[in-house]
Amino acid sequence: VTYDTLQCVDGHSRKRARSSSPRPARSRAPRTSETDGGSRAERKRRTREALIAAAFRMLERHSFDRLSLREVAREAGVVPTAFYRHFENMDALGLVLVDESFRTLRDLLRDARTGALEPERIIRSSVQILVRHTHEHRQQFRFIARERYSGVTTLRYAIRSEIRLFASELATDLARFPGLNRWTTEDLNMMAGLIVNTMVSTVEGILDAPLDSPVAEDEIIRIAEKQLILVALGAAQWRVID
Amino acid sequence: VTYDTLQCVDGHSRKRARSSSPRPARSRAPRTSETDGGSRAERKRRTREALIAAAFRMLERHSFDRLSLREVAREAGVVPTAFYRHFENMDALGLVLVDESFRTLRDLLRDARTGALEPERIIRSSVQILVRHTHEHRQQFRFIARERYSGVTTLRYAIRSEIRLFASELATDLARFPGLNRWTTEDLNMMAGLIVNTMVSTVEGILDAPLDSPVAEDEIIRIAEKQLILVALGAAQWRVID
DNA sequence: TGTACATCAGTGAACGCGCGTTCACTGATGTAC
DNA sequence: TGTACATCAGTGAACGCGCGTTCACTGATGTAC
Repeated sequence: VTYDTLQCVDGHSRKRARSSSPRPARSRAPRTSETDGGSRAERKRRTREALIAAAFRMLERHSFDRLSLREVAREAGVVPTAFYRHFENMDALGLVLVDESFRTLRDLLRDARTGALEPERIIRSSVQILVRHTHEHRQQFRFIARERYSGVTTLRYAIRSEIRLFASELATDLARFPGLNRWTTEDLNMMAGLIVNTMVSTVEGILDAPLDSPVAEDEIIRIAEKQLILVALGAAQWRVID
Repeated sequence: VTYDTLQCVDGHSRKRARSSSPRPARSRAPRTSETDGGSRAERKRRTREALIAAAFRMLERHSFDRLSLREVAREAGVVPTAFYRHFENMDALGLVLVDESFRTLRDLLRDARTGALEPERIIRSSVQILVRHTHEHRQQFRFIARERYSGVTTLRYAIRSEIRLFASELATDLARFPGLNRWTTEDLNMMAGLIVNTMVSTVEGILDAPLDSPVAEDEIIRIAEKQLILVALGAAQWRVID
């Protein structure tokens, strides 16, 4: 459905256009009481979620910078102006996406905390958890990886500060390990940063690997494990120069 | 200067528009024999470089996905249609930018090769070289960091494969170190990947740090050095499990 | 319980704008004789 | 060396299109009595 038509700024042709072309039926499914129950507030919430989901879906193919308000609204099955009932503008939507994405990232950390304790096994299981979450929340992970260094300043800063927060949570977890409990905060954050970087690049590797190629994914996993083991080995020696 | 005006598709008003408004003077400096010497081929080369430079300049503020052909042409002081004399489309320009950026990145590696030999000193000097190159080629480095995971598939793949190449060159260099010369190729690439990730995130930190705050930059440098030392320490232990 | 009014999520037309691309053109540079 | 013609980098007008945002609106849901 096209809402705009280019016309002469001229009363006659405008009137003609109005009367000559009867409106075509809406192409999306009409709302029925069957598909569309709930209170007004509930339905508003659903539209909001539809906009968020639409944005995430489109972000698999484009950067946020490229998304247009109209595209998102269209994908959500809603008229462009309805967007404004939920978000002030696209930036506001972007910040909500950052929030949602990092909420799922924190779940990952919580999952990982319940893992095994020996250094070698904890790395294996952590990478496993990372891979599982990556597949379960492809859209959120892709969004973070893509926009971390993006051209949209607002998002870049929001993600940067969330990643810093995430890294310092990870640092707190690291501090519980026998060899690391005497480290300075800066050093723990330094190591956490190294781990987070490795995680992010692993995630991107998995997301961009051919979906049907478990071989490529296995290689990415093997390399990630080795990288983390290398870091752990380095950490074990760190006291030497501390 | 506006090239387009919205008009009725109507002979009369079009003719009117043509005759009524005399063309305003070009806003950019007119070409003179003084500023504009050289053969035809030479001047074409200069326009091409102007387009590339314009794109790099604009990429400091936006992602490539967001750049428009017209903006780039405008910034280069050239009419939009002139763009096509040099590049088939924006994607083609993007690939040239990738090329140029990685050429300067290779210079960095060459510079680093002439550094000191003891592990600790080589890290210090490498980071120093990295920081210097980052400042000298801000635009290229920012472009790589930003578009590495970008929404533009063509660029992402081009950059990814260049980074892989870069990492394997680095791996070759690593293989020369006493402790590492018996490592498998995969393990060398694994370690190189870890180092490259650290480099990229260091570069982004430096680029986004307040320009007038040497304190923030010093912290970034200190952390990068520590991360590389950690990796080196891990590498020294790697044989244990090899 | 029923009625009258308020709320407000979503609609659709309209606006002015910048976009990518086409086209016929201009006029300085380059080349052949 | 001079002349006549070819080349081609850059120009400017035009096209149809999608954009963000405004506005007055509609009609189902919610509320007060």
